[in-house]
Amino acid sequence: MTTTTQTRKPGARARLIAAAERLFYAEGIHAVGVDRLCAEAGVSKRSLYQHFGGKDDVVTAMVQARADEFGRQLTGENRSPRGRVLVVFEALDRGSEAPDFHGCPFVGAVTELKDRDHPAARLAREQKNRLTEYFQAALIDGGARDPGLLAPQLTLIFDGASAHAMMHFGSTPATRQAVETLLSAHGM
Amino acid sequence: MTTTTQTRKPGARARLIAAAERLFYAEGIHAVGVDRLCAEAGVSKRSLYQHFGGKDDVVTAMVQARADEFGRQLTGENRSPRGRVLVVFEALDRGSEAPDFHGCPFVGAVTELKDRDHPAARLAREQKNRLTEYFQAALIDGGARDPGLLAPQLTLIFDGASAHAMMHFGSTPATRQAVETLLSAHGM
DNA sequence: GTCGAAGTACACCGATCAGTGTACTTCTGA
DNA sequence: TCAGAAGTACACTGATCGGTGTACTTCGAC
Repeated sequence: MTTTTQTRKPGARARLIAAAERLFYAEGIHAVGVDRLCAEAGVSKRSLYQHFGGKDDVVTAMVQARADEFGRQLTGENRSPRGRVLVVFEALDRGSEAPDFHGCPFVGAVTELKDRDHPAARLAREQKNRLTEYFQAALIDGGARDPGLLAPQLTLIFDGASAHAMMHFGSTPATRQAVETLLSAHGM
Repeated sequence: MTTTTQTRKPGARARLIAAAERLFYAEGIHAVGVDRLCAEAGVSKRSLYQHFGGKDDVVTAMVQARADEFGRQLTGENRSPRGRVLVVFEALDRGSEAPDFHGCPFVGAVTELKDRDHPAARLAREQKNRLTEYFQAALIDGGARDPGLLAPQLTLIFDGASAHAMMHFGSTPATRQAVETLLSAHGM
């Protein structure tokens, strides 16, 4: 029960994951070494290798942590079906304006890792499916025509908008307009 | 005139850029060292530093080369306005099916470099603008309503489709359908 | 009070990183 | 033919890479 029990101060593992989320996203996975990671986490190198099998394992745990947060955000509680779709793009718009925005962390991880079979890449891929399923559920609730087609289209827009924001330092009104056009084309 | 004159065998510079296009795309910019790059190009390390200021300079030249090829492909000759839009997505669909597809090289470069002011990142950004302008010109020719809004939306779909193909090993029919929906929503 | 788990400090490993210095060869154009 | 440009071979730099071995400390539970 040691892992689930609440401790006063965050353990080495948690601090390493937090530092990995920050550094790998801001500077890149290959650009940040384990020495640097440990230093920023305030954790000894020895501890890293007691909690993780290696750097790749830290990367996987970091993506897993991102996935957990993503799942937690993906509720759309107290919203209409249409609102549950739009809330995703509103959140992206907000995030895009931050000066340290570097695109979708899941797409970024796969881009850097290249290896499609990397455990972290598998996790990242699952998050895209999760987003599409979230959209689809909202679309079904809203009575949209062909939710199975519209849902992946919204994920397409999401990833395109992420890329745009990364390349051009901010969001574009074209995103919202595209979502509206696609929604109304499907009677929603 | 030495640089513009056609020589029998490709020089060291050209071979380095060709190797850089291949290796940096397939394995990542940070994952490929200069020794490795020179070995694959069949060029001595000394020659690299005679032609380029450093690795960053090679990266920039590689993105420039990609940009030149991109511009050459972006003609859409002998096509209807609508066809000039669709040909872009047909080309992406074809490229997406390759097992060594890793998404848009321009987005990938910016993702890896992080630094928005890097010369290669600037070049990459310009290519996105170029694509949007290409779309806009075709849309104007086709008499679309609000080409200034629709064009960036098509670029959004393009980048979303690239990301999807990288994450899921191939294209999706949702892309084409989304393009059709947006086009017809703008009377084209 | 003591025992074990958790964590730290730090030196160390071979490999690779980007980049340089020096001396040699190979090709080409006048 | 011969000068100069283009390129190669290779040793070498200091820094960093991911990862390990060993000995020490800190701290909470029983």
